[in-house]
Amino acid sequence: MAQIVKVLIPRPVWQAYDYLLPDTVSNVVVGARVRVPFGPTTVVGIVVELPASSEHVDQLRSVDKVFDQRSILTADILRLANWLASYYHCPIGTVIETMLPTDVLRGRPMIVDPDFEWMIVAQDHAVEFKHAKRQKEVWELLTKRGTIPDAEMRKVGVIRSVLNSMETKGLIRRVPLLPKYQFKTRGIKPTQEQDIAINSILAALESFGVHVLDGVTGSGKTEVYIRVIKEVLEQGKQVLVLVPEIALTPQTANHFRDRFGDVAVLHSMRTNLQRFEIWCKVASGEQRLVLGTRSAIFTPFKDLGLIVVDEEHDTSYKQADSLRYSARDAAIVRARDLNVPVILGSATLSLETIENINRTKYNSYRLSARPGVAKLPKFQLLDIRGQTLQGGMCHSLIEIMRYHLDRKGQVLVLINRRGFALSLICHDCGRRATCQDCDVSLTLHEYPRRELRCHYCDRRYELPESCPDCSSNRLVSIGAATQRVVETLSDAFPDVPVRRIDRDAVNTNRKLEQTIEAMQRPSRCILVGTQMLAKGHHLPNVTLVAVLRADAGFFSADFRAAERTAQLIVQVAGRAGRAEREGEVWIQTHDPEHPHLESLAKSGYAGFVKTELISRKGANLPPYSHLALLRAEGTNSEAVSAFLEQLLTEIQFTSTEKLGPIPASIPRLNNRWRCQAALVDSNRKRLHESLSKIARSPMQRSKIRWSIDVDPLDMS
DNA sequence: AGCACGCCGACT
DNA sequence: GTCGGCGTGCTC
Repeated sequence: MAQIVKVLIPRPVWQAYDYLLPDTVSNVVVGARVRVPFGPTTVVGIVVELPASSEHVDQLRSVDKVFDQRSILTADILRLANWLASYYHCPIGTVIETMLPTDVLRGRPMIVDPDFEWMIVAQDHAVEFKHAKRQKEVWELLTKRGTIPDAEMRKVGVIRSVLNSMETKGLIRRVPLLPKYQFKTRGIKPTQEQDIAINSILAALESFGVHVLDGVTGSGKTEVYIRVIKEVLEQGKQVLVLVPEIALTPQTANHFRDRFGDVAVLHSMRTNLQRFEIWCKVASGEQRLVLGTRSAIFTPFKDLGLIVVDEEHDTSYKQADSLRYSARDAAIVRARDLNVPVILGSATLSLETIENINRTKYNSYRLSARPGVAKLPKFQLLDIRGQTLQGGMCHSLIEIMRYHLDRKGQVLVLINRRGFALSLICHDCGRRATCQDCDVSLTLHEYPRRELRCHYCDRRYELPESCPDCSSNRLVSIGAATQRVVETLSDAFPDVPVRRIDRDAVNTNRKLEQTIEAMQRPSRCILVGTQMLAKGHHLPNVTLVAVLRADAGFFSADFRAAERTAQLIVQVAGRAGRAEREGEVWIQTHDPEHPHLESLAKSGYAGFVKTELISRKGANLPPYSHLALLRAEGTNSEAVSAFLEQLLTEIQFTSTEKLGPIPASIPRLNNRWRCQAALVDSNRKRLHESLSKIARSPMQRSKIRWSIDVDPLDMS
């Protein structure tokens, strides 16, 4: 009987399909790619099993091509795929599609031969070349140089046949040209705290364990990563370093290249071919150090020895659509599976990670500021109740800025974008300009042209002459966005340059680099911006950070908004006072007694965490429970809500708590109505059983699009 | 994802 | 009476 193969199909399907392997195709292994007919078309799939029999004997079609003689995947990648499919309740076919590079799915032949160089094989006797003039040349060249890369041989005009015949004679041999991971010390002695972290992790390299570096900005987390990575590379194993989307700047990559000589960099700007080449080289073991964003967690490694997740709290590790996975969590699952350690690092750890430390599931190492570097900036609250605001700032804040600018300090102004845009209202009847397709206020833009924009669907509108309701022409702009703040500050400090950093002002990496570079110089200036300010860059001359309307995030319907806001404030504060000058952080608020703000001001991020964990526990929210969000959208609002209602009744006999359905925080987007419901359970297994009941249940999806989001980070 | 099958409105 | 709309279901 012909061999049966089970094949994963990169299409949104929930199971693998069985095929016959025709006798003309001699052999196939698990992990090889095959081309198979699938419905009316053919696709490239992955063989995952060679079963003895099939339940579908009467329906079997034949494999029509085998692409690989050897497995192109590691076994752990297939196990990770299965875990992702069951944990995120996503079709296994979609999981495979997400995990594999496009070129792999197109059947492009793997690059198997690593680059190599030629080397002389030591001889007992002197070697004589009578007529072989070319061989003699090669011999002399190699005697002089030791080794020469194959690529260079070709460049200087040595033909392959010459080298091949010398190789058969046993005169020369090939040595794989593996990247040489030289380690540069930099001559800085680790602090005692760093030493403890380094040595503890080094002592635990042989097995799985999660090691958390809880270190403020500038405390030298990277140095700990680097020392541990060095050791793992020296053992001949491979290392994966994950960083958030925005943190993977050329600087980060260069930093690793400087210290190790070679690093493969994987991020979304790479071409398909580049991604494919790196994928092959990592799978073959040729490339041993990989630095990448979220999806780099799917790279197959020949011999992975360590995973590092930098800025583990960062929400860009969670994919927002399709397979809604968390790369940080996938990293931990993969490391456990491979029995290797993971290092998580952040100055503002996620509450999930902190809770895992408290339950002693994770080891943690604290890194405080390094000696020689200024103390962490002080947080202070600025009560603006009843105060006149100019461009969203009170008079005292402007005076505090003046104080710092007068002393040659630089000022950073953080604007929390949430609910903080400049919008247009009618001064007489109070009507607000809103989007026709979405239930949101429009934002007034001044540049490049004066217009109204919807920040959700990007639809643009002309500025109305008068109010459509009462015909009044007294239309006024309220709120304050970056542009307004910049204007106000330029008026207040005419001789100080005011720079702006937000999506509109800094649409290219180049512009961002230029602004950051300008800030490195110790001259007076003000930088106004949104979340982008929080990322990575060192601004040693900043002595004041002002946070406008930070509390917006503390009153959101999204229970994670407070955590994100606190992380944002602390991360931005970390930019300040990094040189010998001490920094200050002023937070403008209407609610200085708010427990989050009070604890943040009094004891920093740790203080915030303490109060927030108590409130999460009281409300039975993560990390004290497990949560999944069901989102649905459609053109008819009642139908959408009824649809979710029906999904919930399908799981009514479980003890999982069901919340909703409720309208989403933006009930209408692009003229589609949106609803959501949440499932909460203190027992994760039970939550997943409930989700399984609905994930694949046949349902009348009358024009309704819906999805399951396990461990959602964005509840809006 | 594609693509076929199937049940309701405007046409020769 | 049919042509075709898209809404639903299947692919080993």
